[in-house]
Amino acid sequence: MDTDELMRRLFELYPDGCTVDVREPFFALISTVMSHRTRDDVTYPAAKKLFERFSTPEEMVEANVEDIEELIRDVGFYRVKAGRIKEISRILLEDYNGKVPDDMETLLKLPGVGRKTANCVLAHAFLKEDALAVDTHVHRISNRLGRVVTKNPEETEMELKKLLPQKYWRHVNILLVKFGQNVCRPISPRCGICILNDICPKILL
DNA sequence: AAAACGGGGGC
DNA sequence: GCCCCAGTTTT
Repeated sequence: MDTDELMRRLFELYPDGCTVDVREPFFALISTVMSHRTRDDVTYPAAKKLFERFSTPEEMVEANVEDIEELIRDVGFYRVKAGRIKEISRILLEDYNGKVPDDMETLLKLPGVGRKTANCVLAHAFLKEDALAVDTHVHRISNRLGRVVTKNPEETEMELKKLLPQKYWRHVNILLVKFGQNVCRPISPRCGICILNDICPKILL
């Protein structure tokens, strides 16, 4: 199967793309920071709840950190993340005119923002064609399919960029996270309902 | 290179 | 009740 057919099947499975409203840069940034080591179905409701109360860097800076902690209490590392949310908001206002930066180098300066988070913001909010965010789902599934054999996410990003046409790069994360959650799960994958069952070598299961 | 952060959900 | 999970920072 070529990569176009592989991506076509994934797009067919998830035609709506992302459930989270990640087109708005500040929401994309904060919700992605909140998502670290926390599942999407827990992160999304918590992020919505937070933004119903505070939705701009100004409001986050004004808010009591205890109030932010309470609003995002359901996600893992919530105290650390509440502090990062306030610090990120302060830096955005002081250094970047209250706007989320749209380049990798600047995003990486923000606390709690690493390569995966920066790529998510660039791909999902700024629609950058050269951003491919590799998390544990993308890393695991890419290796299971036998298309890449890598030790860490950064290697996976390089290998996938060699393998996939660039027009797909920014969609890979959303599609494979959904696929990784619902089908190609870390433990006990549901190979019986998998649309890629016919081409999967089922190694490393 | 490894520890630390951490509550929710699947089993 | 036990184990793992959309990473990043610190030791």
